[in-house]
Amino acid sequence: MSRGTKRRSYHHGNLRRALIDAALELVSENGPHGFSMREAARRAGVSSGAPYKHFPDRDALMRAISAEGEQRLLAAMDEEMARAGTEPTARFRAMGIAYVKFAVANPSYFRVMTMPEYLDAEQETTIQGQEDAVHAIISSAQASGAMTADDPRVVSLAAHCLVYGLARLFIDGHLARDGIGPQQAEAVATAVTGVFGRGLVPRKPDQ
Amino acid sequence: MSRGTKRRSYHHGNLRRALIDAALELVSENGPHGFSMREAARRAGVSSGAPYKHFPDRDALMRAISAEGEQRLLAAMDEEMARAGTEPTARFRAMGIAYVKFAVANPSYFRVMTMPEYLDAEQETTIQGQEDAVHAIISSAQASGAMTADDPRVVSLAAHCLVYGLARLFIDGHLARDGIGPQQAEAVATAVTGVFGRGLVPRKPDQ
DNA sequence: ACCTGAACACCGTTCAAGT
DNA sequence: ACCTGAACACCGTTCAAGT
Repeated sequence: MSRGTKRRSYHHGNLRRALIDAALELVSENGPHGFSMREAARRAGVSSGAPYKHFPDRDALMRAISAEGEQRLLAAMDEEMARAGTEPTARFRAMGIAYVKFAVANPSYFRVMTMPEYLDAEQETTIQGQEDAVHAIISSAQASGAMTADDPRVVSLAAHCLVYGLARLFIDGHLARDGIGPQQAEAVATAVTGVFGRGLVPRKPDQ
Repeated sequence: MSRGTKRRSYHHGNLRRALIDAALELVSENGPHGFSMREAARRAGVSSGAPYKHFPDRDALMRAISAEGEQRLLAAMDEEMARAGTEPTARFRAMGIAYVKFAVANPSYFRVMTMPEYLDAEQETTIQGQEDAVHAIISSAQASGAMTADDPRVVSLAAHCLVYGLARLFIDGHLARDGIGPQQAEAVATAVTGVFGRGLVPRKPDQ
């Protein structure tokens, strides 16, 4: 058996996995731009042609990363929602905060996942399913009187924009400039979703 | 003088401009991925080494596009804000809607502008200035009682997230799937900013 | 069944040479 | 001052050949 560290040959092991891991490493070091098929192969200790036994082309490897990230994101959101209990607005907010936390904790996955060129049909149906789940939560919150009766599609869209935009601003370093680091992701997401929930127009009785 | 169409030589003309235009064309045809220095040179009718007299490297050309797009975005927002009058919340909302409209109308500029690797220091100070202007509007709206007294930084951040996220969803085709096209950009931006202004938590007296 | 390594057409970038 | 075109080191992808 392999003693301790990695073997220099994957004839027997899992080259597919090793290539994905190497690609994630390269993305985290130099951005999506800095990944190449040949360098990933080199890091996996394999010749330049070998990856093509596992992925038809460069884009397919990226799509595999994108799909894997998507699964992890969904799992993370499910977990946080379970922790949030059964009240729909609490679940809704927990989902948004979990989204931002995932992005900040997994920037390489997030950057690849959010490149439109790496979304395949299979993943689009996963996303569609997730959107349906969001609509169900919104409807349920509205039915119980805990949420305004705005068009659920608009509410869902606005919420999606909000958390996606926040995640991007974190990942792209636009908040680091203002001294906001990854450790504050949860606090910032909580503040931003709070403002979104209460609205900007003052409430008459509270004035 | 040049009769009608483009000359095949830029010895005399403006190669810098021609390269930027060719690059924008390539981005709009194949995405940022599909742009290459050599192909831009080819389209400008010039040899592979010529671009390097005008741009030190590929990234510099992209940064030039990014900066140019930024200027156009600021101009578009200023125009719409002037049209919106003097009431701060109306100006604030007009700015957000103008942002989304610009992105949808200029996807190539927007895609390049939003790649963090193509932001230079100069552009960051422009962005900083814009952020300060946003804070001024928010303070003014709060002072007149037309906006809640939330932390202006959080309000500004949430608004930024919202419009950036919406622009991205448009550009990346996530709304086309739901049958929402570019012509609906203004209507959708109006709906989304409306929900954001009113909030999701129901208002007691209106219930 | 899986990997090697040469091959081809590309790309970014440099640089001596031309006008 | 600006452009050419060969050169070099890279990259994606293919494919005959090896095990």
